[in-house]
Amino acid sequence: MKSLPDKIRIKDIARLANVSTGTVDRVLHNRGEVSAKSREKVEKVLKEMHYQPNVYASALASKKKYTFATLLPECNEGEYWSDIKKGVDQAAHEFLDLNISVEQFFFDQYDNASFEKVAQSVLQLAPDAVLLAPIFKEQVISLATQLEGKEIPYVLIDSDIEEIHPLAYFGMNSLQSGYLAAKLLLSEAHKDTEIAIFQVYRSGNKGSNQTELRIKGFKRYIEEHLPSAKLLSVKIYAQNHTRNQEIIKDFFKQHPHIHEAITFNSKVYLITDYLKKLDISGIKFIGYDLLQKNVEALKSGEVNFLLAQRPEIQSYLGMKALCEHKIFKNEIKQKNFMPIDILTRENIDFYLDFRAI
Amino acid sequence: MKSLPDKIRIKDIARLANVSTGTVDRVLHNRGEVSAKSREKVEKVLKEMHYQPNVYASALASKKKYTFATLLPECNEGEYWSDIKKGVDQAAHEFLDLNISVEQFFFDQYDNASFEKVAQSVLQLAPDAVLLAPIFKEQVISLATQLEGKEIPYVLIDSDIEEIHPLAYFGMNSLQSGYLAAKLLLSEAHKDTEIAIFQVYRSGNKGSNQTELRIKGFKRYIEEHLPSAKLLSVKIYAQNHTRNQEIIKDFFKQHPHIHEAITFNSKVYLITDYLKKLDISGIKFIGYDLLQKNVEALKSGEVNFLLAQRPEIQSYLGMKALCEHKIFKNEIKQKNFMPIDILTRENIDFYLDFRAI
DNA sequence: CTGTTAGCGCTTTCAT
DNA sequence: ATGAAAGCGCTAACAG
Repeated sequence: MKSLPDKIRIKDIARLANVSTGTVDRVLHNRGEVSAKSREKVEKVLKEMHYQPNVYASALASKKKYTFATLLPECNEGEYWSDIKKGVDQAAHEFLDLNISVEQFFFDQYDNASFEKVAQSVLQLAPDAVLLAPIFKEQVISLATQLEGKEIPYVLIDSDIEEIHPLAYFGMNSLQSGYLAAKLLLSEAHKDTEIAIFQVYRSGNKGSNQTELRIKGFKRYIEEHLPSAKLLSVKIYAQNHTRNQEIIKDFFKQHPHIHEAITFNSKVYLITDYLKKLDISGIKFIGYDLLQKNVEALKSGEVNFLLAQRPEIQSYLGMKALCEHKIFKNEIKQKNFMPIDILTRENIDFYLDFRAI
Repeated sequence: MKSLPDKIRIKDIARLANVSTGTVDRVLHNRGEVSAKSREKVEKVLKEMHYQPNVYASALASKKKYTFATLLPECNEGEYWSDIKKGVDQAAHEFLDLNISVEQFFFDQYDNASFEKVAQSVLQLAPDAVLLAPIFKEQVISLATQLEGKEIPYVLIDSDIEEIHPLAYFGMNSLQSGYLAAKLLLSEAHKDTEIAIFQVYRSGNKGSNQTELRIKGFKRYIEEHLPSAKLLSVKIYAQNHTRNQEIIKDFFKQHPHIHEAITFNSKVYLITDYLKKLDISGIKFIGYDLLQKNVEALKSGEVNFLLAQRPEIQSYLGMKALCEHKIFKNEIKQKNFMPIDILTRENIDFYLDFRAI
């Protein structure tokens, strides 16, 4: 049971400090010249009264206009990046009344030239803040350097790059997610078990940093807990279906004792589709990300676990961080790791139904 | 790349509909008398222009004062209900500028008379909305009936009651969480395995509805997948420690083949503490809820999985729903099931570090 | 360096 | 039934 103190206003502070509201506003925002004496008086009263600005009034009165830019892969509905876009859209919607307009730029995730081109447009726009997915390391470093030169803050989502200085990073800890994947897949495995690793390639996409880290984490678990287990890599090229089917068929003919399998990018559904066609079953399988097709595979039991996070939260929080930084001048935490969510056919529906933002 | 349409205001609507802003406001809020003709014109323009009110201006101008009440178990830091309270506090903080004051009432979760007493105080306060945890079914039904009589909306959190008509429910689907617990515990178990179920009782607390549902879900999985498995219940009374240790020791002497165990309330740490003292290990163990002591047991490997949700989100969303309903007159979804989060020693830290609200 | 003042978009009261 | 106008708390331009 608590009673709220009547909220105190700038006007109250001004009266108590024997100054005008204008002066209070100036010390609140470090704007304009204020005499040391006035500043002191005001700051004292501010602290004593625990002044908290009315965010609604503040937002309403502020005349500043901001432009935020986002730089993300283009994609179709149901794919990973479309969820990321949803978070951006949601943030953009909430930002409207804060006089923030959001310009979304898209590039082809399999073509670094397209990224470079779009990066140019972003620089030309000279936005007040930028959100980007650092798919192409080299090109991102170049863009980041230029943004830093212009003192435009930017946040990274989905994967991280060490060499640059973003305002913040929002994404998963890939290494640990690989480690967890191994634990879930192998905690009850036979010590000499044979594990299949399916790697799905696509031209133009030379295995992301994220995937590498997941594999590293996966192998670390195996070194620690199952040093005599055997890892068998199977490489698949997304384009050639009949060929792939052959590869997989041969693989299982040669290795009939495989009971565990994993895919480190988000294409696990591709593999389980082949397995279904080839009538291969009884394999414990783990994959990543909640693509619609992956979810179907999870629900039908072809995949046992999906490791994921809510992509839309990553981007939403990234946008919010930019907003907090630029508009409300709040401190932003630099490394923001998403929880690693474990999904099974038993909890996936609640996960998907839940509106997290 | 999209450009935002300049936001249209009530003033614009008024001009386009040839009425005054007052009239527009009247139709927007179904307040006061408006001629059918005016109403029509305004509604037409409203729709055409996709009018979205400026929430900041609206909040600022509104003079209405609201009081929300919460009715929750009292508890100490680190316990389950302290997280619930955190969500309430967070919401209360955000509501300040909306002229909503939150009065928190607490009762003793092991004493239904204390609930009745506090319920009286709530009714006397006659708040505009209520959030409550329905621990004592009978007493809650009585309170709910009176609230419904006064047309005071209320939301239920944590567990649900069928007989009453809350504005909304926020909590876990207990049945499914029991089913999932069984799956995680037993998916690779031997078909004749013996499973220990530890039930921790406390005087005054006669096994909650929630616990019953979890057990029901757990048993359903076993019927479906392991019909010949044996379930062995062990009853423990929280108060008598030396006695309990004896009980557990005897139990494992009589049943040396137990490899899986579960606790359905949040006291799994109690049991693993006994096991540690008795030097019993190698048991796969699942529990519920992120009490600090449970987290410790998870991290040390004594517990393999914890099933949980973020309690503070439940209460935060519950409060938000009341707010959306009373202030913004939005539709509220009635059943809101939380995701069932699966925690292991590998993902718990990211889960705990993540600021979800 | 400081005080005054005109709004921001919306709600609400008061005349008409 | 409707319009005009005051004012919510804050920002920012302006005058001094």
